Amino acid sequence: MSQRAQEASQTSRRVTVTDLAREAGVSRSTVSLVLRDSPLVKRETRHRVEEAIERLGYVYNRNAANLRRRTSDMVAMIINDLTNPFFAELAFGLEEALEAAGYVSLMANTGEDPVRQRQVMETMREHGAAGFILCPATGTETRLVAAMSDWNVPVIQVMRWLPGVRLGSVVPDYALGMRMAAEHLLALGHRRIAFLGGIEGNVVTTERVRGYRAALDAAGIAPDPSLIVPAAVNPGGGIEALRAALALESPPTAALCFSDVVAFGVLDASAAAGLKVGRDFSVIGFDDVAGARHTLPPLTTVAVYPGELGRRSAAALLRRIADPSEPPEQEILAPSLVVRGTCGPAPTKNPQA
Amino acid sequence: MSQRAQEASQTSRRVTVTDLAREAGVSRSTVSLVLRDSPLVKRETRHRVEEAIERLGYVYNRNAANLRRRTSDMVAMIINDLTNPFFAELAFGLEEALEAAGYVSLMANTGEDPVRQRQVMETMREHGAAGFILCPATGTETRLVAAMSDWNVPVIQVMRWLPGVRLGSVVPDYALGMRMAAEHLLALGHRRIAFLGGIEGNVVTTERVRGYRAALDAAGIAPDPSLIVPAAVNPGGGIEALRAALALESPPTAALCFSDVVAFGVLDASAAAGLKVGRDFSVIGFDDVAGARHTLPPLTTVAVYPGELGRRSAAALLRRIADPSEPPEQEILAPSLVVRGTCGPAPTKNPQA
DNA sequence: GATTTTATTTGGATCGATCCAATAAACAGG
DNA sequence: CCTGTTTATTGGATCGATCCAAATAAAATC
Repeated sequence: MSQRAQEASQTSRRVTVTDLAREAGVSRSTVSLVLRDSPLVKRETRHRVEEAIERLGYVYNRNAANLRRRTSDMVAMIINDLTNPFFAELAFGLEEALEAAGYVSLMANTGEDPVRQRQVMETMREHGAAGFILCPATGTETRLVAAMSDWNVPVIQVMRWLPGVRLGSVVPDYALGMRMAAEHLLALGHRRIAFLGGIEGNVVTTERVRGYRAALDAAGIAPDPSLIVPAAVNPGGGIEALRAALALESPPTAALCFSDVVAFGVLDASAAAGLKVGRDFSVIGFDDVAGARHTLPPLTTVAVYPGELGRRSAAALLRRIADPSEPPEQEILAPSLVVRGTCGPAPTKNPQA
Repeated sequence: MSQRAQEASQTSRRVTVTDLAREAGVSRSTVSLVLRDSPLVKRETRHRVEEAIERLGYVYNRNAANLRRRTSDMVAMIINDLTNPFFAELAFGLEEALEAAGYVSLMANTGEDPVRQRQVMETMREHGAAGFILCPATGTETRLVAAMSDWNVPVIQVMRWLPGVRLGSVVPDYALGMRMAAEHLLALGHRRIAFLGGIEGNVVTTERVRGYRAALDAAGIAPDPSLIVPAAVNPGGGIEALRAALALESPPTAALCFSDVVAFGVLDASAAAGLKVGRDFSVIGFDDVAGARHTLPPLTTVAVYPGELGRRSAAALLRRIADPSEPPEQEILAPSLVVRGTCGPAPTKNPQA
């Protein structure tokens, strides 16, 4: 019998239900019922089939089954940038939830390239993905994603979204997060607060700036466009942006950064400019990536819980897969402010004693 | 004709080659030839089929095709911990290379759980993955991975490997990397060098310690077991390990850290202990993760290029898929030392003026 | 125009598992 | 022992695309 298994593996011909049927002395249909744990088969028959499975070293062919059943247990996960720990955490949460629900993840990293994104979307569609989780690459045309609604497949946008597209989405409340951060600085007495980093035109940037403006507005502070300094979303961008802000005739006393990675650059540049962060200058990041607690001083930032967003979007997708008639939902998660050590009271103009 | 496409999408019945054949007035076989760009079909016929594809909104079914052709264009990627930026970078390189070769990635994150790892391996096998890229979870039983050689499917172990398993692997030369780091410290005059962090018994730890020992040995320094302090591979572990090392009767003047994340903790703890890193105490990390260049001072570390490892292991896997008769290769990549600011000359015992 | 040769096209079987309607076996009750 | 149920099992068609050998059409040769 062990000999039999060897034989099978040697001839490389795959063991199929037909082989099992022959070996167990039953029909293919019965074998199939056993494979699917049907209560219809007699206990003894089930045992015989299970023994045959063991003896022949049978491996179930999910693709063949899915073809016949016209189902799919694969979900497409299209991420813009896995090397960013923030999105890696998102992917982690996604995969975890999907796996728990019995799905496998077809993963692709677009590297922020809309062309590649288009290609992988197409490929995964051809693979019959049961649903899509999409974190759109910057520069994605709305038209392209809108076309997905004709695909007859549920789609959830996560972290980012395209304006005006009627598909499900699970995103953090960026505006609220930035507003909370701004209010924290205002409460510390800051009045000239810069917004550093982010790409102009990007929905996410727009939202964050909106939150920043709303806070200033509520505090009765007139907006100063020169304090908003767009820059690349990486430490280099942060360095540049801070330099530009400090060069203003009336420089800011604090900065809201588009993201933690921008903040990292801002911290470096502050030190280089001779400013002690937390005393001379206040900084707040956004995302709360793993590195945020190990900067010097530890970075005050806005946490958005990417892992949780991943789990939620997986859940939302699974709901839509289970009942496609349900309308797409827009889920918005509240972020929270994590106060660490990069903010202090605004320096007073005439320092007393 | 646009009406026709709508009709098709409404009735939700998938458009198949048979539909295309009817629409274009040819046989299924001809349609199939067109789909595969066969040079056998007449130009005009091809056009008619392509028009039908357009009109009916046909989507190729890769699973059905793969079933018939007995092939697979899916590769299983089993990663131990995606939230670690180091492995995220690895996944990125992998996915990029696989996609370029026309494969899609079935991705799973085991979260260092051997049980889950076992399950996902099984599932992906049932999905007919053409090959496996495996970064084994710590605690994986050798037996389990060894069993994969009976699966008749190429497997490449990456970053980590199980001793004695004859499967392909692509890994950094950990011993060499640590040796280079140690030699750097030796050249700066350090004689008491600690090794902080890492799990005892783990192959990767063993290798790194081996490199450390080899360097000391070559310099004629007697090994001191108390200077080797295993600890969890996270900043907390680094903090603990440094405390323990500084508490020795003859404390080290420098530390080699198991990894950058351990080094982050060591940097924090050094500052807390009143040691100025780069002057009073020297530190070297391992991995060169993105955050390494933004510590204070920037971390000197050993770069192992995870993205490159990903691309290489993908290439190795693709070679094995193309020709399974080729014997599995063991590829070892040389790391390099990235000197930044956390190392200085050894403090002299009797400081001179 | 008949005959080769070459270029296209095609029906039917097939990949591996599942569905469905139909059959067979087991179990009652009279 | 027979009929009516309930419980198990089964053959044949099917999912959507591809393979293969064979048929047809077109082009080339004599």
